Amino acid sequence: MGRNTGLPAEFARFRVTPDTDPADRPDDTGCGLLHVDMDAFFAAVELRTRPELADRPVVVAGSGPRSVVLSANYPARRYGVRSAMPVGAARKLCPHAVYLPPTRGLYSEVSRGVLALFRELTPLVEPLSLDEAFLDVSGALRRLGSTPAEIGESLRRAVAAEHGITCSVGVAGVKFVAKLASGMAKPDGMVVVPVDRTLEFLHPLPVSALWGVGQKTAEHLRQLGLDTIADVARAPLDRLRRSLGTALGEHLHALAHGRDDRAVVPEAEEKSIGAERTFDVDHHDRRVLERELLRLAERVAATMRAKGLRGRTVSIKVRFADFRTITRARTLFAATDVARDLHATAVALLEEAASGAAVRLIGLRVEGLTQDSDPEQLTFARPEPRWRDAEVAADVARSKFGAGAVRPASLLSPDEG
DNA sequence: TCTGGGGTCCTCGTGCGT
DNA sequence: TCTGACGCACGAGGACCC
Repeated sequence: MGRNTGLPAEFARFRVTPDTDPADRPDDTGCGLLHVDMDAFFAAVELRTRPELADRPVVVAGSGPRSVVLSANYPARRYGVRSAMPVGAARKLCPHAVYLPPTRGLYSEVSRGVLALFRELTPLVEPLSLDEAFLDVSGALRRLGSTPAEIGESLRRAVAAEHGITCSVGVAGVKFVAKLASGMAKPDGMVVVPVDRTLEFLHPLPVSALWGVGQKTAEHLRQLGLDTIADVARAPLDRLRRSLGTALGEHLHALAHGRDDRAVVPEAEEKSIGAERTFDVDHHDRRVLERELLRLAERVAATMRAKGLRGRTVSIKVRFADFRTITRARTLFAATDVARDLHATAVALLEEAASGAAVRLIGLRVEGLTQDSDPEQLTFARPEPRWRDAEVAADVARSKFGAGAVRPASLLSPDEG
């Protein structure tokens, strides 16, 4: 669901369709990197079982008063409906759209199937999210007897045939150009950027097309008089470093020259695991906040145990009614995957941080992750193993009888208690 | 318009040990 | 014993991504 830049007319020469005359096809020699992006993924998956809605605006979104749009199909986008837009705003723009609740497990399942298809072509597949991935096919060309663009076309056909959804593909020599290209190929298309025409492709684009440039940085660059990627490429590196900081300045300077040496990494290690909840209405009541922290701690700890991970740094995030957001963190003496430990630490942090102001969102995250099997730091204050055993037993019960099978008593509603 | 939830990465300030 | 320089770890917050 990347930034969909669409394909301005002057970029049409980079588009490749099955009907493109071989003489007019952009040269894909050296373009070993593919970026594949599913088109309006959640909405497309929903439409597989409701094909009668295909020509109508369809929006996938939660039902809460503070929900946002998760996915909108192309008929809905014609009304200006976009991902991350508040549902209320979407309803104003497109009241006659069909609003569907998300079916999260289903999207993961389809995503796994699509990734499996990709891995039949190359083991170098790096998922970025449920609906997009990078593929490095440079080492697989001879085995497959195809060019990168031919591989792109065949995987587009395979995704459509086996999963009933469309995707767009960008083919280039480096990652971020492939990603930009797939955005321009949308929907249901492919864009190939020949290596020796990378700058011709990049330089007319606005700075906001650069990966890592959001609203704030784009505004900052515009204030420096830099509107296009060509402007950034021409700017002295020192000036970018001074204005944007060393890391971002160097990063954007390299990208603007078409340089991006990041490799496709099939299995990146997770750095943190967290969960958060936005309340339907703001809460002052400390008990409500502590109960929500317990729920979040249970979720996070269960995820950590399922992945065989423990973490040392517990952080909470509190967003107040005025949208001011704070985070507070504490590093424990030893790594844990026990909800009780996470909750106790989070409650202590909340105690120190929150002044009794109305809270809109509360979150809990664990960082400093290590494998369960890694040697443990010796500690005099070892957690009681019985608590972990109890939580592991609850994991087993939940996997057998469903997510609601076992909950701490404090999370039961009054009529259940 | 009124702003979700899951993450990553970077910068800056501060405390601490050497 | 005091002080400054330095490196490092940690914590807070911001920006960004999908």
